[in-house]
Parts: sequence; C-alpha cells; structure tokens
Amino acid sequence: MGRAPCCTKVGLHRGPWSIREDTLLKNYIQLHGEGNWRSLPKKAGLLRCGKSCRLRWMNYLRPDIKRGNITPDEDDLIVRLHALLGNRWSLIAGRLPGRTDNEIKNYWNTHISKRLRSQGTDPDSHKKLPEPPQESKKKRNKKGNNKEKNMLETEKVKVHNPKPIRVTLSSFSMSRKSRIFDWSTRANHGTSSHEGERQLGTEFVDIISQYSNLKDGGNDNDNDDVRFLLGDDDQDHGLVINGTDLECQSHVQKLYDEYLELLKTEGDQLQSDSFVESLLI
DNA sequence: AATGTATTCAACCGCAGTCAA
DNA sequence: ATTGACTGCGGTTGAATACAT
Repeated sequence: MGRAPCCTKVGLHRGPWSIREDTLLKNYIQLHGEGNWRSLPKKAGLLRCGKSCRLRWMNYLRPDIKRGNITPDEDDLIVRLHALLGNRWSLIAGRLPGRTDNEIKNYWNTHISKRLRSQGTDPDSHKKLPEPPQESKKKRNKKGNNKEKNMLETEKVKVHNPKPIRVTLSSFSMSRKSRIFDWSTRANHGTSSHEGERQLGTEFVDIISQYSNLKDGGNDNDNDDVRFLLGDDDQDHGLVINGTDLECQSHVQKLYDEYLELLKTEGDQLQSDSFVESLLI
C-alpha cells in the first residue's frame, strides 16, 4: 500500500532535534505515555511529524536506552543472532537490553559487516567466502588505514556464552511482520499482579539459572542479573501468554532451551535452520 | 594549517501489517 | 470485502566528525 510521507507538511521541522524539542517530547510522554504518535506532536507543542517523534523517543530519549560502546559480549550475540535471524534488527535488539534496532543496524553495517569480510566471511550468509580478500584490492590501503589494520590484527573470533537475559512476559509475541515468536528483552521496570505470569516467570529464571549453573558450575555472578520482569500492557502484542496456559508455557520453555543450546553450539547451521523454522509459525 | 577522504550514526523514507469503520 | 489511519520495520541518506596526506 504505502502512504505519503508524513513529514512533507509545510512548517514541520526536520533534521536534528534541539534540546527544547527533546524536553517537550520527554515531558509529554512522561505525563501521557507512549502511543498516538500522529496526534502527539500537536498536543506536545512540537512542529514535528509523529513518525519523527516516535523515532526520536525510541532511539534516543527512552530512559532505558543504554549508552556507550557495544561490549564484546553484545558484539558476539549480535553476530550469532544475525546468523539466526538475518537483518531483523528489531528482533536482535529485543535480545540486547537497552540497545535499539537502529543502533544495532548501524553497528552491524559499520563494524561487524566489515570485520566479517576481512575475516573471509560473508556477512549476509555467514559462510566462508571463496577467497580471502586481497590486500591490494583494499580501497584505502594506499593511504594506510591503521584502524582497519589494527582491527585485522587484533580482532579474532571470540566466542562468548550468552548472558542470561531479562525478559518480559508480554513480549512473547507474534511479530506483526515476521511472525517470529518474540521474547524480546526489555531493559527495565515492571511488576505484575498476575500470579500465573509470575509463576511462568520463575520457571524461566530457573531455566536460565540451570543453564548458567551447568555452564559455570553454579558460580556465576551473571545469575544476579536474572530477573523476570512482568507486567507490561503493550497493546501491540498479538499473543500474551496466560500463566495458566500450560501448553504455551512448555512450548516457550522448549524453544528457549533450544535457543540456548544453539548459542552453545558453534556454527551448526542445520540446527540454526530448524530453530528458525520452529519460530516461524 | 589546509585539504581531501573515509567513517559514523541520527534521521528520513517507503513499504507492509494490523485494525477499525 | 474494502478502505484508510496508524504503527513498526529495514534500507538509505547526509551532516558531522575523524583521519590521512
């Protein structure tokens, strides 16, 4: 279908956001919450289109955004998740608390993609390229790109076991677009009054803890980071797991087990494929 | 110091899915 | 069944910055 761009209206601001605009948007959302992006700018006193407001909030102003460089653990997880999910940045971002899809997409394009190529791996398929890249073909060699040279010398394929992630129940969802069963991580807050959901949450913590214990002999500080966050009435999710739905619970557990198993296994494309298949309902 | 080139990343664009009328 | 509004996603752009000469 498609729609006419919403930013073409005369008089609307475009480009970088000013501090004043940020403040207006933040204050409005703190008072009234997210959503209704179309009408938000007018109500908030902003000369921006709703789309622009949403983007600014999601990628920059949200309180749970994590600042700073991508850590090696995050880097490794991005590579693994990309191998499983492809360019589904929002899904990948959902598993990296505090990181946005835009940030991960940019990081992939500017860092990981180049690094994989320099290591002789096709960043799209994650398969080995036929021939290692020829130094003479490098665009910037003439000028001596020290940064890239250092990267080639120092960056090796490091394997990091995944850290337990924080998840919210209601983010187990059927994504609108991809129909991927999504257990997005969320960075903060949330309590629930639903005991059933809480119970399922505990079960998940157990799964994660057991995995961690198995991995590290039970001596892992990362366990401290395991918290199952409940209570999020995000209306966008098509499927909210009911705590009493045992079938659904076991399905989620099975998938999560499989997911962790996959992350343990280096380069097993067949398993990856079957895992992805299982997600595509 | 001046200039040219490469890199980064915030923001934009267009498309597609969902839902309500 | 159709239409249009709304939202979210992935791809792309371009200004700002970093780096090399």
